[in-house]
Amino acid sequence: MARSDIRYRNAYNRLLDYCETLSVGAAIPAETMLSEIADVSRTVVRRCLSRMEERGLISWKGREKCLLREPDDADRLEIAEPGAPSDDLEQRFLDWILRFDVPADTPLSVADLSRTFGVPQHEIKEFLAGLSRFGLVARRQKGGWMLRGFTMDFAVELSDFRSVLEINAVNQAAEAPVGHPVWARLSELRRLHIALRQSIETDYHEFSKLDEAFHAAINSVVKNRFVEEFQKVISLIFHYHYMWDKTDEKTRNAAAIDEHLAIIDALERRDAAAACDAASRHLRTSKTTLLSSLRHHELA
Amino acid sequence: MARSDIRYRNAYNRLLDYCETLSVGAAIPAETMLSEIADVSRTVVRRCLSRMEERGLISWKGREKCLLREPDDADRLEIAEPGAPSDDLEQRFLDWILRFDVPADTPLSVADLSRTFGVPQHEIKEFLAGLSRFGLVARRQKGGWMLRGFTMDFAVELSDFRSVLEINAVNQAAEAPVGHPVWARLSELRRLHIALRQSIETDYHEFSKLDEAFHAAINSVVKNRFVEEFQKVISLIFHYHYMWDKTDEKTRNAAAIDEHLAIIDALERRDAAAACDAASRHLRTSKTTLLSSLRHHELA
DNA sequence: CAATTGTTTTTTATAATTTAATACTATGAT
DNA sequence: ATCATAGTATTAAATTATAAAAAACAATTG
Repeated sequence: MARSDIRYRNAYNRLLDYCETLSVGAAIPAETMLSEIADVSRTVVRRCLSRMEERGLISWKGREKCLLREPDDADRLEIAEPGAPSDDLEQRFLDWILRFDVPADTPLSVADLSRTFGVPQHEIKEFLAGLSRFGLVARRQKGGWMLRGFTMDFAVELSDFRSVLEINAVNQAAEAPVGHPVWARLSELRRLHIALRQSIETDYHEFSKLDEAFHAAINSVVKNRFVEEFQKVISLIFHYHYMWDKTDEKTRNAAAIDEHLAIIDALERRDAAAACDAASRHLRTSKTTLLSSLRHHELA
Repeated sequence: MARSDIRYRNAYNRLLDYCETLSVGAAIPAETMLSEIADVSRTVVRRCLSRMEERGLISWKGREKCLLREPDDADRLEIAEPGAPSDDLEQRFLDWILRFDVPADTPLSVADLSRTFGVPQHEIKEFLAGLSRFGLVARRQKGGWMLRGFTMDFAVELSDFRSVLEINAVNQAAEAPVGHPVWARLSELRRLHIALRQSIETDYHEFSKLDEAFHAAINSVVKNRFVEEFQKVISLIFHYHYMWDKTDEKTRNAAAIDEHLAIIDALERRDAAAACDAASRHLRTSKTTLLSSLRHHELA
């Protein structure tokens, strides 16, 4: 076989759904209309109609199409269960790398990845081609791919890049007009930070989510497709690393809460310089944490 | 046929080259060694040896391999001429978009691109997948790809992103130690800028190259894989646009020369603040130029 | 003649296939 | 015996081939 016919199968079932809204004997609309209903090309629609006619569901002669009987469950085509939600492949892939601690310079086998993730090989290849733009993987000379991986170099460069983007975001946030949604969000976040600081002894692991929300809020001010694309990867990576490194987690998180609050304070005063200062202090801490988490991991 | 055997053909010829350095009757080294010489797997080496034996070039029994005669031109395998230099596909693709002024939201046919660029379809697909990370193209709902293109939005966001990266680069350049190669390069560039300013009346079109060199020099200070990856695309896009927009080219270039010199001056004084200021002025000009070039184009 | 259907062409997604790489096993020289 | 090397088997990657879908085109009918 060459190409799967899930498209056809889905369309067929969707058209059955549509037929159920009609009464028996009613005329069925034009092929173009049906193709819009099922969101497929006319080619697929006609294939569906052929089958419907064969099964005695409809009569079909030229432009006279007529529903002969109510479709039932036996009429429906089986859909091979999706299985591979290949849309969040990115998340799953990074997860895999980080969780199994795949070392740098590991050769990545497309065939292997295809099996582990249940995604066709060509999708894996396209995905890797995309990641190579982030310098995360690279083509090998003799074919195939290689994980450039989470080396120290990588972490340093990623952190630096993140800082550049985030300092910029902070600057822009400071300039945001009064009505901008970021202010409401920040005030909400301030409340949450203060609440967590109160219960830090027991709830310190809750900080992870708050951290992500905080940085997302700051970056939301920047409307830039390049920044957004990167932010996705950056936040994933930082996040997973934080989740592992359990050393001094409580102390670290308590300190980070204060750092976040300092940034919020400065921003609310519209003091861009102070906000940048606070942000860059916080980002330095983050970098250190990321690096030390890598170091611990290497020793393990 | 499934996969081309250029690898084998190249290896075979390279091994003949190697054999020519041996004298007739000499022993031929181990397969592993040969595989290193030809930079292919042993599998290919053995295929080559088989052919060599068949053609009476060598005797081969177990680990006894011996050169029987000098290889001549008739022994060589023909290499289907490369034709498709698929490495600079990126350059050629952007060139194509910009030169033919492919409008935004144009559906891109992989089959078509494959023909025009003489590159296999799967490579085109991987390439597009990569570009989609830059938001330049996107997958279409019914399969295939679409050019998101050089809309105003895109240009603005690209310019902004460029500014963020470049201001950062300028900052880092100001901190570069005395021995750093950037200083020699900048002083050379200062000379070239001044020279061009003298002959601007006639040579103003020479500025394009100088501009690229200048920005490359500044950015060379930043050792960051993410920045580097982006810089490639950014410089390509800005470049092509400048090459088109011929309105006021002389005036624009003369002004840009002064802006560049201002940046160099400030950097050589190690005055980071002044350098950033000068750079951000220059980047604003650049952005304006890019946008106006787009506007002109749209009217055309 | 506008809307629709019938037919053909082109394109895309995916499997099939050949080449190449790698892993594993066996053998012979020191 | 041990190490380098060769022989063999397994697995993966690159590329072709092809069914499925889309799109373009031509014909038809109300």
